[in-house]
Amino acid sequence: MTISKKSASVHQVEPDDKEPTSVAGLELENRLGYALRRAQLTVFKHFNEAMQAYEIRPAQFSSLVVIEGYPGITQTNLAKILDIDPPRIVSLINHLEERGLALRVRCKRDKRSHGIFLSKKGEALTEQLKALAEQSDIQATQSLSEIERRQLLSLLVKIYAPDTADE
Amino acid sequence: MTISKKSASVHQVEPDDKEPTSVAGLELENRLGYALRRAQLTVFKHFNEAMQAYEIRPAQFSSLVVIEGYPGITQTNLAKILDIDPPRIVSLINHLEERGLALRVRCKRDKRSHGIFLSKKGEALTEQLKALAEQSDIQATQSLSEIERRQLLSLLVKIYAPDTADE
DNA sequence: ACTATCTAGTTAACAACTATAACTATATGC
DNA sequence: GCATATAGTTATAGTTGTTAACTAGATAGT
Repeated sequence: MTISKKSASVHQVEPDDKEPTSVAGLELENRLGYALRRAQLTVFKHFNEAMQAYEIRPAQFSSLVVIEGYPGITQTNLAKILDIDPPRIVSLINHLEERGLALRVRCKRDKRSHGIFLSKKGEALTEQLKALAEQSDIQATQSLSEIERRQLLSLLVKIYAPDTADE
Repeated sequence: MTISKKSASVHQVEPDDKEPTSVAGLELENRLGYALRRAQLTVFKHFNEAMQAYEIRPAQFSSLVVIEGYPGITQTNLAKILDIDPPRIVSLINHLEERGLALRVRCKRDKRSHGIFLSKKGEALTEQLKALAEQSDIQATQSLSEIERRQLLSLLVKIYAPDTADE
């Protein structure tokens, strides 16, 4: 089936019958955006497989963990923390509420805002999911040592939250 | 405006009036998928700003660089390399062709397939964009040293292409 | 109290991206 | 020459991300 191994030759004028299979050697290999996206897709694929049985998507998982950590958080604050637009939060919480994992509590002092809490069921599930997510991370990064994994994590935090990166 | 600094207290039954602003301290901070996504969004934001004047989106940039490296590559192979579905390649190449940056050449041996080439204009633009992308990467990761940036890149390659990671 | 302005949440509309199925034209193997 | 496979394309639908606009309640000034 495979016709030939890739050769490094370049600058030809005829359609190419070789089968290059990676970006190795191209400038693309040095671009952080590209590498981040590809790595993210890899890790997300594992995550989604792990969560498939629970029908939990990445944004839902993140929300559950944040609500668990900040019970009574308002939707606005949740949106800020996760850097998600407020309209997206609405359907996210709707979904969690429909499944009986979270609930909105109208705030007495400011009747416009809702505090979000996990139900007992939501708390229990979140505990499970956190363990699952950790396993998924490890599986997705088999090619990394534990030290490298931690290194990677700390470099990533420096990028997306340079202020909070362990000082 | 700001009401109060976040306190670490948790497990309350009333809506929270504190304003947590990050995932610091939460389990989420240790999840690779989350960190990768947030970091990717950060880097992409810079990239998109840099490319805005040229109306080039990330996938288009990647395509240009791969076509430059493998002139005459078929759409199928381009799809494989970038891990994009074939239908998506079609509109991508259409767009590049409409802008006079790339062109399809029907392959003589296999009249089903097209070799894709950059036009002179496409080549010139790609050179410009590559330099721009590098600058954008650096700007997006000001909080990293050059060594850390290279470290990060190599860790990411290990994840998404464990076989080709510099052996 | 009365009005204007602000904010939290929501709804709706829309663009962008992803994934799938099906169609065409060639090509290949028996 | 017939059945099957492949490259590219088109069409379609589901998901996400983005923006604008609406409602209910809050706040400040007069």
